[in-house]
Amino acid sequence: MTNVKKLRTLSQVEEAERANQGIVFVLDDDPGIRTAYYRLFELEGYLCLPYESSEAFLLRFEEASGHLSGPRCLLCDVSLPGMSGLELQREIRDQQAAMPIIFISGASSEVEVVEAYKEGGHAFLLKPVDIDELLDTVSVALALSKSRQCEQRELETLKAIVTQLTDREKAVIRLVLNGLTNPQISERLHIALRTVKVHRQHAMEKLGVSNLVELTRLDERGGI
Amino acid sequence: MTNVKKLRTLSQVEEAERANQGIVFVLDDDPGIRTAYYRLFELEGYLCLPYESSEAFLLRFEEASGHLSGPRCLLCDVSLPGMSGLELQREIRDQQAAMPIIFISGASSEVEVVEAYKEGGHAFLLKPVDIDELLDTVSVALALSKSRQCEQRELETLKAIVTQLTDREKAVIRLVLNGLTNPQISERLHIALRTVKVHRQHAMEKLGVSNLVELTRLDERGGI
DNA sequence: TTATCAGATGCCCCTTAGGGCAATTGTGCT
DNA sequence: AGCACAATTGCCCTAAGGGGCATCTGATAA
Repeated sequence: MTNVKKLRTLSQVEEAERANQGIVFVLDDDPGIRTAYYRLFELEGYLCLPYESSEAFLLRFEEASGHLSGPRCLLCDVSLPGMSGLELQREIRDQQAAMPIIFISGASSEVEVVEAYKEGGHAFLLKPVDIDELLDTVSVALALSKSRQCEQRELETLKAIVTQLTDREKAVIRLVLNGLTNPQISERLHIALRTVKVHRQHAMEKLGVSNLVELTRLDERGGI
Repeated sequence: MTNVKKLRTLSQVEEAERANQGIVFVLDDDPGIRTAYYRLFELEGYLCLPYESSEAFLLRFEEASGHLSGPRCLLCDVSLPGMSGLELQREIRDQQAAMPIIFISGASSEVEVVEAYKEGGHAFLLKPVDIDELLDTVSVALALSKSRQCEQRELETLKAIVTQLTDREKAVIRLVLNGLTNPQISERLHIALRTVKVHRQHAMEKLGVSNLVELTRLDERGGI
């Protein structure tokens, strides 16, 4: 009890720090198990957010997710009263990339395991759960989440910048990325060479690149 | 019997054609099931190569793989006399990327399913197997195999070509890909500008690219 | 020993790229 | 009407890229 109380009053600073290490959403209907996970992940330096049901998770996940940033994963018991873990998985299907799901089950049929993996589940742990294996799995899931979030952010940033480009600028840049020279582009678009240069220059500035190599790499990553 | 006989006498041409559509290695100890799969995949236009045990597969897989090219997957019963499907999987772990494994099992424990996926298994089908699901799964696995083979071949080709590059040429190209200009490279390497140009030119020729964009894309793909 | 090849350079020439400066035109917003 | 901004273009100048031609050296293969 004392522990729980202490944890509930984590300062916002510590909460944010832990979140940066990793957020572990825990979903289990047994309060004792939730507490056990809580303490385990507390020791690991992660931020653990426990829920007692899929419904509760769906309700309160948004807000928690909203004001916290950091890699995350969901540790979820398969058998739950109400919406099962597998049903929840389908519900949050599109978020699995950024938040890998680790299922835990004691009495699962093979069908459930297959289903979980087929729907993109990250891992499936069978009870009794080996603590080290659990921590390893969580660690890998968080790393995966981190890299995907990173990738996603970069892509969004890029897209946002590309939006700032004028139609003309985009057209020129696309031809540049097609390997055409300025004179060729000026012919293709029926505009003066000087105009091509101006558009090219503006686009490069907006994209924050200073040479063709950087521009091409940007394109390879995000697709301009 | 007639069928089997007909199939065993596939002309080399037809065999190669089917292989291009996809090679399905089938591993099951039940001759009847092997025949059933054989006929099924024959209808789909794939080349089906059945084996009765892991040991037989390991023995004869090399030669079959050697003179045939095309996307491939392994359809494998989990429970086999002798080496089990899961043990076989570990044996050919490094080939799973180019040859995804689809496990089939009637009486699997959850542990086996988890193990199969953890080791990189592509899919796990539970008996009774739905034919359409099986065909879909095989189709996806073959597509995956194809794209990976393709990727791998490109990478190998690139590496082979990079080997042809002189040390000096590689050094210059790397700096080019770092965004340096020829004059900067000449300073960095303490060589004349003309020399830089020559190396750069030779390298571009060997790599088969005609401009900086193509060169950068090559580098992004394979890492020069 | 001789042929060959990578490495290195100088000279020279032409094409591209990058940009400053200035001017025009059209459009949407105040 | 007037401003801001995108699109265009001309003129001009410097820097960088691409490449032909020729030379020279050192190492390696025949």
